Amino acid sequence: MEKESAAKLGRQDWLAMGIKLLVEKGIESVRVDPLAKALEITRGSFYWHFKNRDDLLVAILEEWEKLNTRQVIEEIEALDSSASSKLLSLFEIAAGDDDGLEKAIRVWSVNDTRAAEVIDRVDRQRLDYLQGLFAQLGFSPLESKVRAQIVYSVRLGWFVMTTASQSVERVTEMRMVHAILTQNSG
Amino acid sequence: MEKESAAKLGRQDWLAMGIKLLVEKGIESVRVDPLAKALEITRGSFYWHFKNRDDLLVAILEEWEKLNTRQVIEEIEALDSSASSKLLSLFEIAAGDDDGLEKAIRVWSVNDTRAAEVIDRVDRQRLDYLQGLFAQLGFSPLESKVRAQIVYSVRLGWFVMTTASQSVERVTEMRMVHAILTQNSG
DNA sequence: CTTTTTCCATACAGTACTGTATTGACATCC
DNA sequence: GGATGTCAATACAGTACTGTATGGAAAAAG
Repeated sequence: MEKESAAKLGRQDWLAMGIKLLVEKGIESVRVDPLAKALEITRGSFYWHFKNRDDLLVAILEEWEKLNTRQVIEEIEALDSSASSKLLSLFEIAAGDDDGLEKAIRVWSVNDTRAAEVIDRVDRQRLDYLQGLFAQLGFSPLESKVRAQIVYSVRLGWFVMTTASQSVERVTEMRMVHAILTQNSG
Repeated sequence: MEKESAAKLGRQDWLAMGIKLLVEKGIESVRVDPLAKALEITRGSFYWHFKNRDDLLVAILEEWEKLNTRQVIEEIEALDSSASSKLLSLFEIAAGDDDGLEKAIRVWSVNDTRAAEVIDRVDRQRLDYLQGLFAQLGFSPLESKVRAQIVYSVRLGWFVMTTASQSVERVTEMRMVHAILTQNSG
């Protein structure tokens, strides 16, 4: 019974490679055999660390949610003071950020309930936070909600549109979005 | 050599069932064997009408693009007069519409270049049209572009977010989006 | 009516996996 | 240093497909 510290080469490696494949080629490509080939190891190891393929998939979801419920909001909240500048900071972060894993999981969620639930929780959390910021600017709850949804949708739009602008361009666009959405407060 | 009129039961049925499965379970589920089972027919027929699985996939894309390059814009263009009310009409149509096929193809496009190209063409066309409408309201090209992107993103957001609002609620939201985005023209 | 074309059934060979079971190497504990 | 637990190699049986080849029925064409 000694593992936590030693961890020669095992579960974490399978998980990491699983995520890599998920990002690069989608969840359907996350299969035990190809994973083993990529790791230059046989499947014997895999079925030691995981019950089956599905077990790995769930582990990936847990990993991502764990990362995403901490991060981001706490970072921002610790940063600025005014709601307006917090918003601007968020927008600029969003504009730069090209999270392949989030994109992949989002796609996955269309055909997998468990992935959908994870995405749903994360979305709600972010939307609530955004709505709160708009409310601090003096918008009514409904106005704030819609504005939050607009911002968040613009960010999601970049995930979805191949046609999307490059991240340089995005920063400019996001400033403009910020300007449009923070007008007429109260 | 007589077919066009007769067409007992063939290529179109495979295509329709392919689309059905694509919408319900994603492109990875569009496979010849399950398709045949769903149609209660053997694969012999399939390989008569299509060269192989890929041939069907391309056919689905062509079908969808054909439908989407005609429609929509022409409908709207024939309808109203002022740019502002055209926008509102578009928003309201978008709010009601829950196009499962578009969603499925959009997801598919993440891992398939050909699907991505189709989506790309359709996106560009719609964005250009939207930008044109905002320009008619007196916004600068850049302002119009960003505003077009915002609108379109909100619509895409509904595709992406499971958390998304119901279509009743959406209409309200879209009116608000319209109000926000058509302010301060010129 | 017989011939050709159109369409589907059946059988086959092959691929790409999944999951299980067995064994063996190596490390660690006592 | 022998028992125990950890991890990986190998072999096996099974599933779910793909695509090809061939033959046959039914309808249209001659």
